Amino acid sequence: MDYKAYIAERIPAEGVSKEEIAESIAIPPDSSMGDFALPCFKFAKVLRKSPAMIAEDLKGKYPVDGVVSEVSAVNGYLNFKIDKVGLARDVLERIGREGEKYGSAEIGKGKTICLDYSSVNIAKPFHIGHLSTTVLGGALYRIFNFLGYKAVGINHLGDYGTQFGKLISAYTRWGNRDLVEKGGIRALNELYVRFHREAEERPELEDEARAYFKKIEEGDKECLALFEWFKELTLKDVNKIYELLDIHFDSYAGESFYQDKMQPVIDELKEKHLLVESRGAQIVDLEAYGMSPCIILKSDGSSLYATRDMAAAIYRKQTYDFDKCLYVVAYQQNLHFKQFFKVLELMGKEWAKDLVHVAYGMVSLEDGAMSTRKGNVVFLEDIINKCVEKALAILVEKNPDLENKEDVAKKVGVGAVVFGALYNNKIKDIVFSYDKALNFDGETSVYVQYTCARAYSVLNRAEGVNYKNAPISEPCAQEFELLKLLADFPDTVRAAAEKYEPSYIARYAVDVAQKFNKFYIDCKILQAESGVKEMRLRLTEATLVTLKNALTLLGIGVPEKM
RNA sequence: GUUUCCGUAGUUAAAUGGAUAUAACAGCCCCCUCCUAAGGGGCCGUUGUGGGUUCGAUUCCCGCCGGGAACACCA
Repeated sequence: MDYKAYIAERIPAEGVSKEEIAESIAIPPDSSMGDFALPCFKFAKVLRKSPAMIAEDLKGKYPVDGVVSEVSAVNGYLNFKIDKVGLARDVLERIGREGEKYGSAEIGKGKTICLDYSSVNIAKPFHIGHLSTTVLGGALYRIFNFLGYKAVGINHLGDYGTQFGKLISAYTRWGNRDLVEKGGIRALNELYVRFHREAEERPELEDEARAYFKKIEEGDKECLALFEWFKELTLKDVNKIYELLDIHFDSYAGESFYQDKMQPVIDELKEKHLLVESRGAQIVDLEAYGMSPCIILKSDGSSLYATRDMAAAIYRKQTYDFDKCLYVVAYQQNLHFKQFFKVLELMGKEWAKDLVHVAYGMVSLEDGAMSTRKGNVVFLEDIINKCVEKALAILVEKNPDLENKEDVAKKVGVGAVVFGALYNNKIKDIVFSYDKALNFDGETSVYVQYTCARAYSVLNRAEGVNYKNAPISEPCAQEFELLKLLADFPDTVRAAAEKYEPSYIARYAVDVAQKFNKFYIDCKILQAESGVKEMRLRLTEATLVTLKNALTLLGIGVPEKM
């Protein structure tokens, strides 16, 4: 039930539209004031009355019924109290009916949304710098699907460029088959780091790398075979992480995929007289838009990533006919996206407005920035392992009889890593520290999972009690606070999608867990008198369903016991 | 230098322009004869600064201070 719309519909204000009223309706800071409130200040001018008088006037005219039980006017606010039993019935029946679909919607029906995320580089191990894009993208993918969209997950592989020449050069000089087979991607990474170290003293190595890259482009069999092998190794390594994080892709079309799709873009740019020569390079001048030029072709005639990204955008529009195409990429690349979005717009692609750069903050280490080239990175696999180990140690201590400790520890440990990356507004920079990552207290996924385990425990103990359709009675304060919050879940999911902010859902989950724990401590569930007990069990189950749905959207598992 | 993002408690953060700015962490103090103590309760604030718009500003606009990022052939 949409209470805001219901209330707005019944407010007899002349000269102000229902929509405007519905939009103005807010939730008071303290629930003792009311459950909803209409600030009357902005209507003062139109109605030529003081806000207090408007509120007082509307209070007298508002028809109190079984939905809104009380109306009051305080300091220019018109406050509404919702009938508690009605709301409780509404929420509990709806969650009981919808179950794991609670919070979903069909607003995206028939619409496709492309999401470009994770986009790993071949031959580089998965480190914390890749975590944000991966889990943000993964969460948005699930959220949009949940809202009825057809989400297309795209891993735009970084599988093209001179770094592969560098890698082949390093491998030929210092590596061998055995070393890489045993050491996997980390061995490759060490070769890459060594190349940059040695190239500082011997710049001629850079020329060698360029030569190797040229050979790849020309289709040299040996070089191509090496390159394909490196690609295979990388995907194998990265898929382990994706499996842990429950991340999926519908396409792995990366940079090399677009090699033969750039010429038409260049031709079109020429045809539309957008391409100009400058300092030997072919550019699109964006000075009129306050941006530096977008370079399309280098002075040696080769393409750049803007060219590839444009080819990719055009390909995606043709292939998927998206309603939106999101790029989950760090804010460092703000200018790049602004540039090539603008160029596509200048080319007359009306859908350029549907391209969205979902920018997020940077990750750094306590001792400074990360650098793959310098080898100063923290591997994601190491972090996950440490979190899972710690979770397991705690489980062994607290719950020694639990059978599937490894499974539970995995859910808890992985959840902590994912949640840490999703809890704050995505634009915030993150300084990674093991202390923080390994903190399982307070506003964390572990807290939410623990709350779920409590709920499970109560429900399991209630076996034999028939509570599913138990009658609803007047909820107490703690129950009512929890019920109101549960009712808010569908709106929260929608807001998360609209703002591309999975953190809304993460914070919501913590909020629900806090309210449930207050209820759990203050109100006995199983010891409550008959009648009250059944309703509390329904509320417990509804809370569990909602929390599970929230955590699932974020990609976090929910153990029954911990 | 230009553009852009950020600045809230000791720390990390929350807050569609709304009422008394919310949590968590760290610290100190309580609570397991009672549904999982990975929990609950209690103690701590000049929203960087100066203006402006507004009935009302953490939020919008301008200046300043401090920090991050980007700014021509890397992605």
